[in-house]
Amino acid sequence: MPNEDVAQLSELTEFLQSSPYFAGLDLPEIDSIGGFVFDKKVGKGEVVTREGDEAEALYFVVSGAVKCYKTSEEGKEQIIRIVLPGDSFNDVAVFDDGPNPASAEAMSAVLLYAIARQDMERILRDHPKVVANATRVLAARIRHFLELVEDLSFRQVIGRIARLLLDYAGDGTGPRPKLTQQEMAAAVGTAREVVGRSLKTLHEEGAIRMERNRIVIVDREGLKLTAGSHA
Amino acid sequence: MPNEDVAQLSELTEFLQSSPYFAGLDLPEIDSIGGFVFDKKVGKGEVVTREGDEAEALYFVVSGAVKCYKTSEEGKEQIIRIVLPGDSFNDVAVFDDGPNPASAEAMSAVLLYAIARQDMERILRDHPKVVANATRVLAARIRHFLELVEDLSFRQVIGRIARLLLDYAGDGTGPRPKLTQQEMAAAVGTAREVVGRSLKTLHEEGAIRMERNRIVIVDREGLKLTAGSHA
DNA sequence: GATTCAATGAGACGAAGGTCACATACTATG
DNA sequence: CATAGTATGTGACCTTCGTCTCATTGAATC
Repeated sequence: MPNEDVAQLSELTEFLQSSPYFAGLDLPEIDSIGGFVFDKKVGKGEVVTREGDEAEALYFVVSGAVKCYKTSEEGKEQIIRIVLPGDSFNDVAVFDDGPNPASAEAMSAVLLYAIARQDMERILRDHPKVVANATRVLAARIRHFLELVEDLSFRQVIGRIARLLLDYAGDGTGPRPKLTQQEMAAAVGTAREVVGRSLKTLHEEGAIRMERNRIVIVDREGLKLTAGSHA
Repeated sequence: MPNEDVAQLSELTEFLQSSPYFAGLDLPEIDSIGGFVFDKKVGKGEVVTREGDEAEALYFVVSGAVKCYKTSEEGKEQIIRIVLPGDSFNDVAVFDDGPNPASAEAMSAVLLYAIARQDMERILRDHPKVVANATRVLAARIRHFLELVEDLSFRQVIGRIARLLLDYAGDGTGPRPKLTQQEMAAAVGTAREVVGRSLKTLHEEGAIRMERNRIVIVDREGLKLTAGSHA
């Protein structure tokens, strides 16, 4: 069925074009890069990448969500990033040729596009523009992690939770998997019980409403205030 | 005095050659890049870069030490990185064309080599190899900040102090400016008094010795143990 | 619908660390 | 040497957070 093939290809092409890595490339280039891409479907809870393992590939999230996290010796989990459609993960390992810097697990059913490390190296060799784009992607990552450091260092748990809610709600674009309190705890670096207490406080302050299965932001400004104040 | 000029140039050339940014370039390339470099001398306590300001340049530390830090609204300071000779700072802003991600202040008398942002952009355009090198530099930064996140999230203050001591002592290569307890506090994200208490504890445990003006690591293994254990 | 497992709510308690208020060096100047 | 300014030692206190425990609720599976 050639038609299906064409449809497939153009979907991939479209995805790559809108990726920050391949922005500004012309169609032939995109298509030649597309030749290296393979699909990977993973179910909720499946681990794609394990911290410390040899890096196999660079991954792009097409649909679903993936959490990148570090694990402490005691088994505590710190989520460093939640990757949503259009974004990529495991970039670092590809560029410095080191092991995976973090583990990655599917938070829902996920479709990934992947490019094997060696193929990515070749792409980088053949397309200088992609390398230049990559520096922008990496710079954005650094800014993100610096924000995380600020958060951990300056804000109390309730402020971090407020920020997480504001952030994760975003514009409500696309379906994001519901976060459990356990996951929120892992994202802001605290314990599950503390998240519960903080949500209760935010609720009592009238900033949020707890519905059956989700959290609704009632007073965005109030929440921002809590998020901003480090006390 | 042509001799002096030649001596100057070769010093600069040598420096650039050993910089991760310009590794693998041949001499003519290095020299052409050297044309964009200008010196900057700053005294202890002088601020080179202020968070949020427009990025002027990429800086390389030739001698001395520079601390990069974030400041909270309440005025708390979090040191994100101490830059020693051979290393650079303010990279991120150059690559994503954003404002300075952090402030930078000289911890001692410092000699910097600087490349203006526009010049750096030109260098990146003319020397693809430098762009490729840059991805490695940025990847290393990301790994560094991930370590910082781990530290803040998993370890208690005493463990972070232990790590800081091990880290900062390093191989004792080159003179590093003595850290005040205030600076150690800013580096590990805590208060000055807590640093004092932790040092006292480490001393009582026999891991370190406090001399008149510096801290001597007595029991490196013991210190590593404290640094590793997250409890 | 019954059973099981995951997610949440909640209270009690203790530990780590932030804060305040001093006293006590040290050091860099004049 | 005197003096000011900075760095440090120390103790008391209190807040935030981590931990433990158990009840409750919800959802998934059979």
